[in-house]
Amino acid sequence: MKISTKGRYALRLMLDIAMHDTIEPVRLKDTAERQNISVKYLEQIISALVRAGYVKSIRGPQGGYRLMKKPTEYTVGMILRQVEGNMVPVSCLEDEAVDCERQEQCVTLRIWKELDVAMRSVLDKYTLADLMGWQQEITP
Amino acid sequence: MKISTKGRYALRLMLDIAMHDTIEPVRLKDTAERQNISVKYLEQIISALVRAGYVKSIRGPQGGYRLMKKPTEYTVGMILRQVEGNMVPVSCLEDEAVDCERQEQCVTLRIWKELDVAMRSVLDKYTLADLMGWQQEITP
DNA sequence: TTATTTCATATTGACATACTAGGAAAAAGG
DNA sequence: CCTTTTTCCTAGTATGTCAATATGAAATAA
Repeated sequence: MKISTKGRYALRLMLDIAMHDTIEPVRLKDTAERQNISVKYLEQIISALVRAGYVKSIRGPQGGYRLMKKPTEYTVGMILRQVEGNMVPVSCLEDEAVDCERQEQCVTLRIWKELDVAMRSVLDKYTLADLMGWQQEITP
Repeated sequence: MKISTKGRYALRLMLDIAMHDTIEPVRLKDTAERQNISVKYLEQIISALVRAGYVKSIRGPQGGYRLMKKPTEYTVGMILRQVEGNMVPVSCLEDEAVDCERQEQCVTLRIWKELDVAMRSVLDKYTLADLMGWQQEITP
């Protein structure tokens, strides 16, 4: 019941890009240094975010990555779901789940559903913009 | 980010014992049949619950298991924590966590903390007694 | 043409998950 | 005492996931 490094790093990566979005796109090399994560691992993580259309890449020298939307438009949940998969607490709640025959009588399912709602309510409440604000409070 | 079968089965196991608590203790053989889980796997799961003092075992013929407390005294979270471990969403929040040097500047930690609170609020709100009530509504 | 960047795919080692297997220990009933 | 039924304990095993590293190709700015 843990969020993987991929998910946690993805959030820090997106925040790092958002915080350093100037005329120049953000290079993974720089993010890697600032966040203390290997470039190679970041490459893997960001590929999912590129595929999702969350960031756009510019190749070659002076290349890098840039956000496609405003920081207010990325919730934490959106980012996690791209790299972690669906983020539901039990597979019974997955869209592709074959519904099991005991589902109607399954009282534990009520718990999992409510847990799912509670998790979403947190993860979809905050956006990158919120994280940016907090970050600026700490390191002005 | 999934609850394992062990956690889910543990909850069904405890509910099954609670629902069939009569003069006779509940045998795993019967639970296994009702819940469609192997006796061997249930044995493993229940050992953690015995160790925690949640159920008491009676060996030999006419043996089985019995709850140590009233169903109202077991929250879902308590049961899950025994078999799944601490149930916090990131290891930074574990009691034994070596606190990382970036903790003070870590804005993502705020998210994880709030996620943890939200999860607890659901998992510690419901007890076995609630589950029993729901079950009885469905199959009177 | 070279250096710098992203892009794509494969490989690795460690660990976790979801079980099954085999037998020992306890105890009730005859 | 003996047999059967139950829990108890340890080990094994197949599969998968995690957390990376490694290798090299493709694009592009200067």
